[in-house]
Amino acid sequence: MSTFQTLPGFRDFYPEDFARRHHVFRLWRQSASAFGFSEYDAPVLESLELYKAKSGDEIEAQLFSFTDKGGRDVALRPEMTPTVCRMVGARANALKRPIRWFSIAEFYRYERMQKGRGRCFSQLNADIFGEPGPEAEIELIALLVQCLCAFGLREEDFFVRLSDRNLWYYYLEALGLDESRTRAVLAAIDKYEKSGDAAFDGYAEKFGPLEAGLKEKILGFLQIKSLPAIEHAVAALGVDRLAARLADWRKLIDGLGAMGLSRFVEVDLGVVRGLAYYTGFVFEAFDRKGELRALAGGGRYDDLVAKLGGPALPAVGFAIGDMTFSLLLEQRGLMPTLVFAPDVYCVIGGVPERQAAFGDIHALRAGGFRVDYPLKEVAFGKQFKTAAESGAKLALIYGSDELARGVVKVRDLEQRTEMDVPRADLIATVRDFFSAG
RNA sequence: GCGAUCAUAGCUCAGUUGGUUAGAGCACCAGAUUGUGGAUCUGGGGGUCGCGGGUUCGAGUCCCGUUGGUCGCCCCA
Repeated sequence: MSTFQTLPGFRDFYPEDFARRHHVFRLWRQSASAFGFSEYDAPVLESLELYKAKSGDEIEAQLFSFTDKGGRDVALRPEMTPTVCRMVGARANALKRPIRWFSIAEFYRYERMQKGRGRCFSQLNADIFGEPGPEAEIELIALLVQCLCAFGLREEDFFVRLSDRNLWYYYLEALGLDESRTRAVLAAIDKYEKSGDAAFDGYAEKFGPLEAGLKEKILGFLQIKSLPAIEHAVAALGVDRLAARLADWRKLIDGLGAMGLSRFVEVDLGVVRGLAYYTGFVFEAFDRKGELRALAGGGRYDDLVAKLGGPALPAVGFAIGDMTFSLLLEQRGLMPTLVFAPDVYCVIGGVPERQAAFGDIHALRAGGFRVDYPLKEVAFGKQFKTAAESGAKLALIYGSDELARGVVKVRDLEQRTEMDVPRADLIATVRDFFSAG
């Protein structure tokens, strides 16, 4: 038991853990790139004010924050959204539209550990700035789906729940609720799935019990699971804004359908997401079995860039966290066991053979091949065993006999065949072997 | 912040009503094995039994505290 260990909630990434994480990052990056998103990064440490400005003073309890030696209040980033808003806001007028950015970064939150949640984790963040219409949501939801499908997950493994805070605002307004009551109702809706009727306790404390007819309408709206049902519920109200909103819904649903993604997306007005800053469509991805916490979440936040000091700039974004996602991949057997196999393992006879081998080893490595060899003199038999265990495809045998004849014995470790290759041809031979595949 | 539960080797775990010097499998290292394969056999390293205190002639075992892990509540950007 060593004296020092990781801080609570933090993780070491031993090579096999690192390989798994890298695999996840690699496919996320590939997916985002395929969608035309540009990658960015930013400091891990930001001004504490940035997060307070977005989320309120209470957020500090959830942050790793401190005062630096210059007296500045700072915090480790708990999320990317404020940072990316700051960055885009600063250059908004110079950036080509649409602004499509993504990042893969590590975040820190001072919270209790739980399944799929730690104090440090990574997220893919993808955002589109400058596009007010649902075309941006189409792109982002499609990217979200692709980021999961890239690993072999299918519609029986996960789905995206789609909702709309604007629809709720307009609907509740049409029902006669003022803004503060609307907020309280949305908070109740957010909790309703978990807490049932108790979700409305908070509302009742502030405003008294919700009138029965009103509550019935709200619960009915909450349980809507399709666009036609929304259209039906809204038509009766005859509100222009609601009708216009439905046009956006139609565009979004049709666009996702045309991409062949309908099977992944479910309309579900029970999702509102707790975050106050969302302004329109919101969506969350879950595993179908419902065993894990949310895999990903996102939505539109048209006011945030301006709120953080930038110009008015509409925005939509989502994030996928690595912890819950990796759990799902492992549950479904989709997390590959990655081995660090060299391409070539060298079996070396003695001191003069080693001198010869070193030249080839370095040339092969410079040529991009992964080459390993025993650092110290080891019996031949043991070297072959090591070569086989290493997972290398080829063994290069440097013995006194081969050295005398100016050749290297190249052994195909899978086929168990071998041939003598003149040393001058070695690199070409190895290259041919691997390009033939 | 609250609650439940757990903690013995790198990993998975045994460890009797409290009783000699704390064990096994896997993994790692070495030998058998001086030119050909993931085997086998033999040996080796590796433990303050999470930490601290208490009870006892004696504690891995019982009690209290504490730290950490796991899971849940609150929260979840």
